[in-house]
Amino acid sequence: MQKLGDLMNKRVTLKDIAHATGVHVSTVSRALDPKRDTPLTDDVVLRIRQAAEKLGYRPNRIASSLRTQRTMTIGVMIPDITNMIFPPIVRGIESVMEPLGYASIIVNTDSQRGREQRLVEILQDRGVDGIIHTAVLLEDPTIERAAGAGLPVVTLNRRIEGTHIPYIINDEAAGISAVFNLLYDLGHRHIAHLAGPQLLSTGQLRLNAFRAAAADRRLDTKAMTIVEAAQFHETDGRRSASEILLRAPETTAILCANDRLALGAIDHCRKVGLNCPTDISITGFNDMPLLELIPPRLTTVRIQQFEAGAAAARLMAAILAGQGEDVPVETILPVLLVERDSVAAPRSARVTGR
Amino acid sequence: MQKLGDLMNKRVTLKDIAHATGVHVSTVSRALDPKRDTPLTDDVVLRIRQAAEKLGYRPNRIASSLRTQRTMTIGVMIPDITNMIFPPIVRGIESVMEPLGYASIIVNTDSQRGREQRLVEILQDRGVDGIIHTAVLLEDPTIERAAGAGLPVVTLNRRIEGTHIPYIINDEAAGISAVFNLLYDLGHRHIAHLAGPQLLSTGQLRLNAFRAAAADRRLDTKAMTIVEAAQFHETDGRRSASEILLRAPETTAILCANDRLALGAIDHCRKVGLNCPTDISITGFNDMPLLELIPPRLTTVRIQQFEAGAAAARLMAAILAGQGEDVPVETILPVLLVERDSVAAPRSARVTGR
DNA sequence: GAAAATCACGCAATCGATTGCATGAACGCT
DNA sequence: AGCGTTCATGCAATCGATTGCGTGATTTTC
Repeated sequence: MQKLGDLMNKRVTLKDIAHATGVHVSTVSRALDPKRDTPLTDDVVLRIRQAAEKLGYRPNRIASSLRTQRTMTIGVMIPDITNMIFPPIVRGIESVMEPLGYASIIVNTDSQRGREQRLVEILQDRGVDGIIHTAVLLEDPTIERAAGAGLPVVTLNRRIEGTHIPYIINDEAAGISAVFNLLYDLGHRHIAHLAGPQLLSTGQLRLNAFRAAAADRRLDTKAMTIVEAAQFHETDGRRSASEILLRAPETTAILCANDRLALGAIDHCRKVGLNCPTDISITGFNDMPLLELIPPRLTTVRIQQFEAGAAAARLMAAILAGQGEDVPVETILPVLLVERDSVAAPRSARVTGR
Repeated sequence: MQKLGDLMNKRVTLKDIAHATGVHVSTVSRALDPKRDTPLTDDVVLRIRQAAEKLGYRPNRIASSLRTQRTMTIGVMIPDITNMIFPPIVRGIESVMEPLGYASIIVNTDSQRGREQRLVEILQDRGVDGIIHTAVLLEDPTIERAAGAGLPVVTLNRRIEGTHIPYIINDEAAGISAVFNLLYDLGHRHIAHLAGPQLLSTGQLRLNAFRAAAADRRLDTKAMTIVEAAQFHETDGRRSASEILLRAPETTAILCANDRLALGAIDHCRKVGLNCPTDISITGFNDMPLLELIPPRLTTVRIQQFEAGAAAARLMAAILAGQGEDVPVETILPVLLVERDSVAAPRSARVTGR
């Protein structure tokens, strides 16, 4: 049984309902507006509602958007959805925005500046009501300009200096500090850092946190081995681990800026005959899925992806609801140290200490 | 240096350009339309183009959509973006649609019928020009109705009987057959199937393919052990593997409907003292990322996620371009057997055969 | 050189919903 | 009874781009 409105295969509009009920379209519009302020007779409202129901009316969002200048759509910019850390963020955003009637247009920037710029324009052309931007590139003026032009923006993972753009960040410094101290307390003194790309915010943030953690323990940060990977990828993990071992054979622990680098590092160590964790301790960051299936199970730091997305979306929702004044500029989410099997006391500590 | 148009913080419209150049808006519209058919003086076109450039004109897609009934947006329905097989599909779609000027609204159905129905309506309300649907549920009337109402639809992973909805599928039967024959040729005769949920299309498809492959080798399919997992998840893999070993201790190989089930099965076997592959061979399906880092490296079937998305998008693009007649209803993508370390000859074959 | 054809552009309606203002009716008040 | 309110609804403009049709001007044709 088809709905009546389907018969002529044409969308039912306010005008059709107006026709059917004998009132003016404006009256229909008001009757169907849930938060209407104009007074209407209950009888009329009821008749209109029933007619709308019967005809299978569905409001035309396009027309509405044109008039109201709101699309009930937000743009979500991420580097690459195939990177496993982003899907949970996307779902976190969705979990908040969808119930509010917002849809998301997700775009992948591939961390390319030009592409990012183009995508911001595309989103603006489509009239998104706001943009949630999981930033990775440092120094990226595009999104700042959009925000400056009055478009609501919330960033994830990066603070944009000199603006009041609200941002959500995970407490990466605390995470790095936690793993560093774990290693230090086990007796490690030759801790190397396999750093992420320094033109990405997370890469830089974690390197700084590493230096700070080392300084906290009164280690000579200048003497510490730090090798920067070109990408957050196993291949670079392997390459950089190799360089670390070459430059500092005394290294007993490698603190990696991310899980994939750590996996690469473990793999390289295995290849050169170093067992993890008995010969060398290696730590990751992010706690990506499936990690506990890969031996040695990586000790790492879990960050709240879903919650970060949800938090960003909540801020965005508040701004879009006109409560932009009340949203905090900074939101820091706690991280969790996940201790597994890739860390052990260094040989030296085992010999002397036990 | 700001663009001139930014100064008054208001979007530049055709009318503004018309004002600036002293022509009518309709002329501006035509001058800016790349595929215009109405003849215009080169001089006028040039002046309008320059003015548009200078004022920083960006067409209002909303207004355009209202008039033309095209939003240049498609809906992409997937079960769950956090499931690692979907992001590549999404990027495949994007790789084709974005250059054509289309944006995608991605929604997660969580394989729930009610939610799916709601999402189709949401997408229709937003006036998407078409829907690419990575189907998983069998018997799902919602999308068929949408297609019946004239909305262009392309499905991935499932054929909808009795319609002409184009679909892309991976050659799953060939994949199952390939692993089955690999096992058989090594000497396995007691091959169990750890099947996926039978209310999902892939679960059903692969089970049928398993039966067919067994029949091809003249095995008694009725006697074969087949256990259905409730979900495509490690936990169910463990549970079902346990059941298989209980019901048929003579089993020498488990052909799993997907990688995650296989990982669970391997884990369970290890726990009960069975080494893979020396005691039991286990195979997966999908070849998900990171698999080669998890020992024993799983022998599995690689399916072309990105390419499947791209192929679906190409069909959609063709339909949207009005060449709906020319698109093939069925597209089958080849799969690739990936031989790694989780398969070996059964003990019996090793004893008697070598 | 006049009629006809072509050309370049303007006019105005249209897409569907929203909303400030106008209007007519019902009502209350003195 | 007469006048001012209040109330429920209608009217028409508006959002910005698109497009069929019309019109005046120019060119072509015999």
